[in-house]
Amino acid sequence: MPSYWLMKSEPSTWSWDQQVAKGDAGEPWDGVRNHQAKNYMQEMKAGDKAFFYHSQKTREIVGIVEVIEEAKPDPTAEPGSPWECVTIKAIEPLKTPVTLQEIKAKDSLAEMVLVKNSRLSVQPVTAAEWKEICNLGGVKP
DNA sequence: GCCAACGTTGGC
DNA sequence: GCCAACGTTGGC
Repeated sequence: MPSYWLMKSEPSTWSWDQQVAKGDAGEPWDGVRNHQAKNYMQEMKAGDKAFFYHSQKTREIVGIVEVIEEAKPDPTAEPGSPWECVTIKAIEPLKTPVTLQEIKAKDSLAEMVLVKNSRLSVQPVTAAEWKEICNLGGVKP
């Protein structure tokens, strides 16, 4: 069973479109400087799926990515520092982006880390949450 | 643009 | 080891 995650990015820094442009080569999710987020990335296995969330202006889940390379030292961090990153590739966009507003309005999704701890940039998602958001987004889980 | 929440730093 | 000060993030 793969695990599910949510990766958050400001579109002005790294957007879904940029991720899609990388194709199957994917892109290292570097630059994370938060221990909780790093720990979650270390738990990720190749083949795990994650939602790609745009923070700030639009505040919505826009697509689905897959982990293609497990955690390794972050090339943008100082050598010897503990920071690591995984590599992800875009799988498919949601037919309908799922907004933060919608998520907050659903009782079944109100417990998401996205709602409870909005500042955490890499988060776990439960299987039930994954299914529900895929349904809302118009894609197969 | 504002402010709340959170993490980090540094003085003691 | 505690806590105040500060910086950053992100929703509104």
